[in-house]
Amino acid sequence: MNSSPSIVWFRNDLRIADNPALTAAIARGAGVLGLFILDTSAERRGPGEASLWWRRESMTGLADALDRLGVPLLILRGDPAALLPDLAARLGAGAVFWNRRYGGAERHLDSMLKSALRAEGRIVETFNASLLREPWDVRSQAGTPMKVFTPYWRASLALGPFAAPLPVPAPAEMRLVPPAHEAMISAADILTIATTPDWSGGLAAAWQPGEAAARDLLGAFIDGGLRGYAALRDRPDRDHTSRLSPYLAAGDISPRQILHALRFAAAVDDIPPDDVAKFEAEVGWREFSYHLLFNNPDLHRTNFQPKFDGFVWRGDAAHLRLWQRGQTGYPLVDAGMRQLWQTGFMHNRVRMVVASFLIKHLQIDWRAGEAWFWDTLVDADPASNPASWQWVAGSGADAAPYYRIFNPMLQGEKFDPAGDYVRQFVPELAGLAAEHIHTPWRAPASVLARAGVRLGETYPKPIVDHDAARARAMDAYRALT
DNA sequence: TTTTGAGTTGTTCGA
DNA sequence: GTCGAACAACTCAAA
Repeated sequence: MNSSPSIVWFRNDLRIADNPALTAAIARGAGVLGLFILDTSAERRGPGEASLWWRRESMTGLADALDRLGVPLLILRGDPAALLPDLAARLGAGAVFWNRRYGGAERHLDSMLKSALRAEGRIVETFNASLLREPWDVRSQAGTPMKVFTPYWRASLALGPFAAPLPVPAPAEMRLVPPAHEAMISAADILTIATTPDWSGGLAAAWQPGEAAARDLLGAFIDGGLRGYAALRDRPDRDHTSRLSPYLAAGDISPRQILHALRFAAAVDDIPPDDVAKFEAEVGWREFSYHLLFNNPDLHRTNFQPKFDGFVWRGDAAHLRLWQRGQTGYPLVDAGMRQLWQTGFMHNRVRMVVASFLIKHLQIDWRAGEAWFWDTLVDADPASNPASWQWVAGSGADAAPYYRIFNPMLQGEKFDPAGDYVRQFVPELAGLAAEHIHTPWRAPASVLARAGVRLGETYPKPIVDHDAARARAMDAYRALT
């Protein structure tokens, strides 16, 4: 029987089910302290505002769930490099457990802490809680990291069944009295909304963060949108995506839990195999992104393909601002950017269109778009976000060919054929019929008048001409090769 | 070592 | 309206 307590350091794993660090701590048999640190060090990239909002909301449910397991949750603000060894010493902790992270700066801190704590005689154990495979477990036959998705995913599947998720652990044998600490904050202090107006109302209306909500949403998706996923996942006007990404980002749910439930349902409920495989491949893209991040630790700053280092971006600050506000004059782009601002989320198809527009039509550095998404997405992910932006830019792994330049009008007509998505997020165009809603500047004056649209007043004219912007992007990219 | 097949998501042009 | 070709070769992964 161990008498010295254990610490579980929570990061992007805000759940009690399928949490190997928590399970190991409780299994050790002494008192367990849950710890969350709001990391203030500039050495690591802090979460964006929308992510902080999500974590703040998730934290309440986590604290309650841990309390039922006899595990108090302590929230500190500061630098983990100092706080964690300090807390372990004060508590006389015999062991520290956490689940791994994969970004360069985070790995650097974690391995430093592991050495330091072990040097003090404490047990330190780390686990994989957020991936189906460790990034280093998938390799080409030559032993090199994979750079193309399809062989990567095939190789990962070929390694055998994914691990089954862990159940919720039984309560700890003894309840620890949490220590007082001068760096302690409350969950509410993780994000205090200072901006006016308070944008978080839109987030609260759109989302219910937390482990319980994630479980419910997964069930609802399997019973609902999953059927037809392969064909309809590209339609922003339909409800055929899982919307689980923010839960994955905070660790309210794990990919093991998702695949486990998915395969069980597929076997029992006779769901078309193509829908299941397509959805699993999307989880696979998340895995691939972590594989890329692990092998390219500075993925959000450094071009995966170095030849892009010489690319000249125009970097027009006024255009960037119009893009951020959803005022480009291209309805699908503006709808997506406003969905992002209002709800902290954007449909995947529309993400590609707005990213392509920023990079190719406006010739603005992909890092500016990545940073905006990082700050405003509730699902902002250190691997998926930079990997996907680099994919669109063409600088990434398995990237889009340079001549793939999305036409925002055509994309709107294909994937939002009735215009319902645009109508929802660009209400000033709601009076336009489907045939004009993606190209209001081509509509007859009488049609615009009837719909109450005054171009340049109630809704902007296009800030760039599509044909000219496309030609310019082609020239710039051709010059790179 | 060399060869070969394949590679998330598109658009435009001209027949 | 529909269809194939061009866009541009290049890199990756496996045989």
